[in-house]
Amino acid sequence: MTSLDLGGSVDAVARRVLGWRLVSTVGGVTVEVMLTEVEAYGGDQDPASHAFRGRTKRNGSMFGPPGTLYVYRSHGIHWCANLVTGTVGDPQAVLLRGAEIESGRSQVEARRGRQSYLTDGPGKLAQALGISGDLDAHLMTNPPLILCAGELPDDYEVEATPRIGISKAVDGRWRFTAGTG
DNA sequence: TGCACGATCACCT
DNA sequence: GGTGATCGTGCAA
Repeated sequence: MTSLDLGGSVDAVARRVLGWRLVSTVGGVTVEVMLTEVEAYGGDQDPASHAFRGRTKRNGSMFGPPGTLYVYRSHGIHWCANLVTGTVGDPQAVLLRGAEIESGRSQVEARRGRQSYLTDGPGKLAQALGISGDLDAHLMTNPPLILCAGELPDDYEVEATPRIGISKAVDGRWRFTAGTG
């Protein structure tokens, strides 16, 4: 596979990864999705970032090399997946919020226990792909979770909006969505 | 050792 | 559209 282009500022990367594909083979089944919604988190310059107050045991993988997966627990019960960008020691990450299922939908439905609202939230997306805490710090060029660069279909448009679900730095336009308008 | 908080989800009306 | 559930982590004393 070709190397992933994760260079540039975190918001530039966030916009770039829209349309990229995520292939999960967790549990021996293949689930493939196309990213349609992400959020950029800018590390030590971003009060909303987990890494804002420095490196801790939880966010350690956020300080790893680009392409690292950072998985954290939200509200004690849900898993959320982030793609680490930037350079080693520069904690920048892109939160994977939403995606479109390209293949393996029946597997996702079984994993989620329902057949609608499958990937419209960070926790749901993580569950749909079989991502859990033991995939934290996983490098996304290797199985069982592989990130592949790709292009958005022509009928998709990228939109930048304020981030949601957080209490700080809500004014930044660091949330990127891709839709057919 | 104890306390406060959170990048959410599911269910209710 | 609004509200309750739930628990690990980080920080202070």
